Amino acid sequence: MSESKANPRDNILDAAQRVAGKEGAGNLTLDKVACECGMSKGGLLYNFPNKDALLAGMLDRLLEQHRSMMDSEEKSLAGEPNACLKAMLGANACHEVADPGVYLSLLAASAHKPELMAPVKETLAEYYQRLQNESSDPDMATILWLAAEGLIFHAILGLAPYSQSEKNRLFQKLMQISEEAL
Amino acid sequence: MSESKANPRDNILDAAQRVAGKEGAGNLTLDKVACECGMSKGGLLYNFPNKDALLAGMLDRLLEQHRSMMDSEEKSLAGEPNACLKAMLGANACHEVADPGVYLSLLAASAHKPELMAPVKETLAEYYQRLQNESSDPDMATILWLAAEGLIFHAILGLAPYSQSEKNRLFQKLMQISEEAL
DNA sequence: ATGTCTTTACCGTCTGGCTGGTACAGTAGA
DNA sequence: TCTACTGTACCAGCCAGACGGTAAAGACAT
Repeated sequence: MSESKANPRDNILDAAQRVAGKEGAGNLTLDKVACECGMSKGGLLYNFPNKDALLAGMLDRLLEQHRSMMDSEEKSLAGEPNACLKAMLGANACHEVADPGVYLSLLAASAHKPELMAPVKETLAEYYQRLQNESSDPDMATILWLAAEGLIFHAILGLAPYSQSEKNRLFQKLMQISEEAL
Repeated sequence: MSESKANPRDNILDAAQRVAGKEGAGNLTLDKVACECGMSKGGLLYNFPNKDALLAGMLDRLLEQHRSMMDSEEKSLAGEPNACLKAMLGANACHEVADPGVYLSLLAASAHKPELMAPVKETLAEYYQRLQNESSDPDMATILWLAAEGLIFHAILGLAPYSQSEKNRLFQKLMQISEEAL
């Protein structure tokens, strides 16, 4: 009957993302999130015992989604040279297109309590290490990855001076270079 | 006699930057800033009539510093091909090294009230336009610029998985590519 | 030089609204 | 009846900003 009735945790996480987008990442409050997902504050706090847990949950889901995208991306690239880099670029691109705003949790968490970012930092360190070990030209691979990160950060801060389609073209270009130039 | 007695506005802006670094960009409060620069809240509000003005002041100074760095960088590169790109990369690198933390104002402003970022967006748009018009390979130039931006954003979010010296090497590498590859 | 008047730059307190978090009484389904 | 969850009422702390001082430094007239 109801397809939109995902589990309550995901409903809440989605709502939090929307609030962060509408009000600014630093103005995410429990009341607003509860209201946005049509739930009472009590209900919200039943699912996430406090604000830190909510933010951590957002980051956790982001990381998990990103990782699974990378894995599937990598599987379809099996064996190709620089598969790791290509999968990372692909995951960044897909993830951003599928749900612009997922990355807002980074801003929200970092604004509220930078310590919450530790798992993100670990994940990034792991990716970076793989990039160094599995790329034919590690420096160039790092640069291409950083450019993709730059695209993401411009997007979440609302600073991008290029259109959506130009952004997509730039992602394409990054992938293309990762085939040709190294 | 006293060199550290800059004008009060700059003292306050510096203090605000320090607070943003210590407490997290979203926890910048007027009380903390006043305390950090050894001034009362009343005194602070005399210099900046409200919080928005303080944040806007931080962004304004950031933009101004960045622009002046780009200008001087560009002057010393006069006539070289892709001078614009090189100046942008140089300014990003210098600025970040001179005062890691300048860019925290971006996070603070964006967390508090995204609208404050409008001037930043305009400036970025202008830079991007110049990059398109004055580069021999606009796409590649954009990618190198985005990589530099990625480095900055990793730094302000405390996510960089590479050391300071690796970061410097990456900046070097970016400049090198901007000479060679286009 | 003396007294008054203004301006500048700042101080410290107060307040009302918002926020995170708690307590608890309820309710629907198994 | 037990479990899983909802929703209301409430509180204590924090925050932005308003406001009423005040001390020091001129300005101006006498």
